[in-house]
Amino acid sequence: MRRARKQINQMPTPTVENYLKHILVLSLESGSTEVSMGRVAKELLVTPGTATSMVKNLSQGGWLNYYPRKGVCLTRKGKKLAMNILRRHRLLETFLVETLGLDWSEIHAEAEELEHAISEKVLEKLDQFLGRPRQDPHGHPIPTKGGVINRPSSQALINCKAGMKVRIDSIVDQESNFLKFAREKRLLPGQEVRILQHEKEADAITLQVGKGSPFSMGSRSSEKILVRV
Amino acid sequence: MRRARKQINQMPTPTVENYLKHILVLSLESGSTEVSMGRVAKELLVTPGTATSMVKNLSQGGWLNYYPRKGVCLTRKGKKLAMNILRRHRLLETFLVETLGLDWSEIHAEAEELEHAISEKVLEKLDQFLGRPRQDPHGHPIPTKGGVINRPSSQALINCKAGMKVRIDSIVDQESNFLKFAREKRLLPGQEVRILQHEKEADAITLQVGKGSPFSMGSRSSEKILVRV
DNA sequence: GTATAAACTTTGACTAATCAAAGTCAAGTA
DNA sequence: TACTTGACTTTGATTAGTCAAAGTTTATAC
Repeated sequence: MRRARKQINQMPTPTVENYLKHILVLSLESGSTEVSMGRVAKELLVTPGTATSMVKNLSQGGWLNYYPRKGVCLTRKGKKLAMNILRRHRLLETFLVETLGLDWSEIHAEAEELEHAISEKVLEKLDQFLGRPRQDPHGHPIPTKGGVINRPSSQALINCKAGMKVRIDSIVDQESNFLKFAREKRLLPGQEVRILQHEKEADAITLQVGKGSPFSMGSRSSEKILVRV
Repeated sequence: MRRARKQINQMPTPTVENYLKHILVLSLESGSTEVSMGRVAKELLVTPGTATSMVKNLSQGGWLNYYPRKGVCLTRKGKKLAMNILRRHRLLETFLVETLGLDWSEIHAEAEELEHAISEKVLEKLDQFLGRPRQDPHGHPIPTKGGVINRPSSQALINCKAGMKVRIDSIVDQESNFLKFAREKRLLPGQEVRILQHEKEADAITLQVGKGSPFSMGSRSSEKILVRV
């Protein structure tokens, strides 16, 4: 008889880590702590039945609370682990872009694999090697070792990269002509902006405000606009 | 009815990769292509029954040939994959030591995890980043992308690190006093040497020839002795 | 108030990987 | 030639994770 084989000192499986991470991301995106089963199943690309049974296990393990036909809500323990995985993911993405020079578009899937294989020790060394970055290449904040997300301070629009989706924080110019231009283009605090192109050499950034038509700005103008991811 | 779900275009699982890699290493160590089931089971830390059933699957998949009660022997396809995994393992070990500065003793287990998560693309970038190293930190040769091990050329004893186990290749000095010293210490081609200590600052390397008693040499002498891992 | 549809849960089956324990074989010993 | 032993194989059970399909709730429409 193998004694107490179950759940004793056992690392969470990659699948457990994945469910928790995706549930965390969904709850961060929606701003609500509770996430519906439908969204979980869709996010993880599994059938609803699979999501239900997995979520029951996670609940059993104390990672989250499951309210049948309502949704799930991470426990403190679950959130801590999920944050840690998000940290691994974003540090790895940073490494893949900054150090190895992979393309922006390819890194997500790669990091998704590696994040379950990297140890705390290697992660710490990697963080050190990268200079303890605060944001990943997408502009998302990297959780701290303690599992806390420091909301990134706003950054100038000019520093954003193509593909990013940001929200306008403020306009740092009181000059009325500029403000008038900004109002015309709907460049107002709270608006969602999608960066379509950004060629450093051309000194121009092409963007789309909400669902409006795209237009370009030079660096002089776009450094006056502060945004958050 | 799900059509042809089995074995179609499916990546080998980490477990499959692990079995093949360990079988390759065992066969390289013993110099024989055939490896007994007992050794397989011991190497992979599983019960004999597990090894038998897994090996039958691998045989089914065309990775190796299984001769009941005799042993297994990698097919060309199996050897190619195993070499590829060995390449991943050794490149990762190199990265962990060279770039992240982890300790020699910790890297094996870390690389063992990461090797199953890293993609061909990331590996290529990593190889490039590391300057296409030929040897890992243990002095083992890194297989090429094509899956071939280029026997490493001999290197000076002075360049070996503590913990390495090497074999003497040749002595590049015709001066009789030195050769006499070498003969006394059994520093002769073919002898096995274990490097016990190597402090760069002290300019001394402490070693043990075969099962003789340990002694130290300075760099002047130890650069005249060529060895292979 | 019933009917319907969408969202969710349950059930039963499957795969990969593993172990324990019982069974078999082959080689040497008496 | 029969016996014993160690190496190996078979068998039956278990766990994690998954799907398909059938069943149940809940909310909304009529």
